[in-house]
Amino acid sequence: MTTMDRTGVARALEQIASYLELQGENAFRVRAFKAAAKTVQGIPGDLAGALRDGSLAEAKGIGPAILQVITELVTTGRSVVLEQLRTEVPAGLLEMLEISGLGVAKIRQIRDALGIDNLPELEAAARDGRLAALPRFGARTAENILKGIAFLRQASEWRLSHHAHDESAALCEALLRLPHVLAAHVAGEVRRRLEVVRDMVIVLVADVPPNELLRQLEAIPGVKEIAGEDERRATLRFAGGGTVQVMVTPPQNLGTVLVQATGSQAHLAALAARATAKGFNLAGAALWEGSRFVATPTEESLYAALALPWMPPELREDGGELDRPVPELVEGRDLRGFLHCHTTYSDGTSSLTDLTEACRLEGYEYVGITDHSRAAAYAGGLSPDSIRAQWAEIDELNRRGTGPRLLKGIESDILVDGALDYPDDILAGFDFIIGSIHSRFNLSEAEMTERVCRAMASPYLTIIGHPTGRLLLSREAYRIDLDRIFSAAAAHGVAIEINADPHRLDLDWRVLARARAMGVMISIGADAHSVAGIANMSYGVGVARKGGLGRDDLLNCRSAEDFLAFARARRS
DNA sequence: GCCGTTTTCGGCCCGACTGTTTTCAGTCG
Repeated sequence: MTTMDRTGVARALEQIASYLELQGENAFRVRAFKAAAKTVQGIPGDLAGALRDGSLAEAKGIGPAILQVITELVTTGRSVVLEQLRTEVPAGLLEMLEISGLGVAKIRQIRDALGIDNLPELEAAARDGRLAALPRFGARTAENILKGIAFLRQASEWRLSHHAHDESAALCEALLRLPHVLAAHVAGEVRRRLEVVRDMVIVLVADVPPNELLRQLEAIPGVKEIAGEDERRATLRFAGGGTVQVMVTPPQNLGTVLVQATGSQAHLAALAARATAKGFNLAGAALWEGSRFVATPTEESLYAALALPWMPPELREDGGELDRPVPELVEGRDLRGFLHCHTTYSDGTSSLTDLTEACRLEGYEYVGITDHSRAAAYAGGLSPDSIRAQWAEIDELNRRGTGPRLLKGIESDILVDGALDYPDDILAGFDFIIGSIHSRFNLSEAEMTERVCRAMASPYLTIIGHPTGRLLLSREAYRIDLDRIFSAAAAHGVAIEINADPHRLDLDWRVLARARAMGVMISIGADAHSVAGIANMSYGVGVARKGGLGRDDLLNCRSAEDFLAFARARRS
């Protein structure tokens, strides 16, 4: 039993880095903690296990001092270093560091000149002109800081899907240990696999009346209070500020309650209208036909009563799905190729061999290795020499033939003029190429669209990576005309990626059907930077399913040979 | 704080953008 998991440890290390930065510590010491946080995120499986077997101590960027901190966090849930820092640096400064455009230098200037060390005071100073009057500040800076504060406030209501997923799963586990709980189901936006989540909902099946169970919820670890309650629901507020709604149902109504807890509002409205038209009533926590109770122990039984096929949760969005045939959606096991991963050759934290072995265990037939290209210097982009070294290693591993087939790829920066990042004679040596934008985000829509279209004209490009550049809850997409990109991609035979990194999930599921209708092939790329990042794939599958995609719509559901044929077709 | 085919010290990634200035510091990816 460990006290703190991987995410918690990584968060603590990041906090230490931020506190040190605010204290004016050596930038490289700060960077060491940030890098260690990243490494810890990438450790597969149980952190305590990696501590025991010594693999954590061997990991790059983990030295004796940081290993000590991690050991402490994992075994006791606390860190002396972190707690000491908390007494020395006001927590409000840490929040200020979250604001885009505010770094330690400016924060220190603000604190020294105005005595401000928290967000509310910062906001007031930005409004009343004190901030703009500081040297090297101005009206624009104050305005941007206000925008940043507003953005943070809004974003704090939302969670990234993988965080919501992990939190729901952990809570389900705790709830299942309560007496009289027969089952616990994650519902709501997590179950619909939305890219960001505001409201978490869990349905409990119990063999006692709901109120008997609801009384016990306060005892769940981490629960601060019951924020709201009725005869069959309670809202739990956690110490961290988040809330989760828990609904309780007897087994005979599980289908109806689970559908209602899953949503969306529009889907439920369409379903209720359908029920009314058929002489049913779906208003409460059960299905009624006049005054006759209709048992709905499963979701299938509810939909069947309304003469509808069961609807996969991912598709329950605008209500229009009830009028369309239910497509056969892609499943995780349909993916034969694992695409888009970074190794220690660039900014990944797992070695090529470790990543390959982990992909073998996941059952992938082939793996497309795509480290960063040389323009991405901040991410350790590959020099021509490194490329040759990696190709030699890939050739050797393929010769041994003990793992999945390795494909030589690269995630090439699309330079500002639309060129790929190596001369053609090097590009020609790759089996396939993902082209992505990592810099110069601020072009006009026309310029950005033209830039990507020019990249697609290269016969070496196979896939456009994270095509809008958004970072969920942190950075807007860059301006780009997706319809023009789709039609050019279809014309050139270039695929477009669903980037499965839960920070991106880019393309957005809402435009997938349009892309497919225009003839664009889609690929799911994990953008894994570690063995742990292999798990990203399931989020990409969620996006594809929300977009209504099936196996035939996805490039990496094809065999390695067919995948390579797709890439080669462009070069002839 | 971490690392080492320059290994116990001295280096660690760098170019572009923004808002401020009028030549550049601070921030970001």
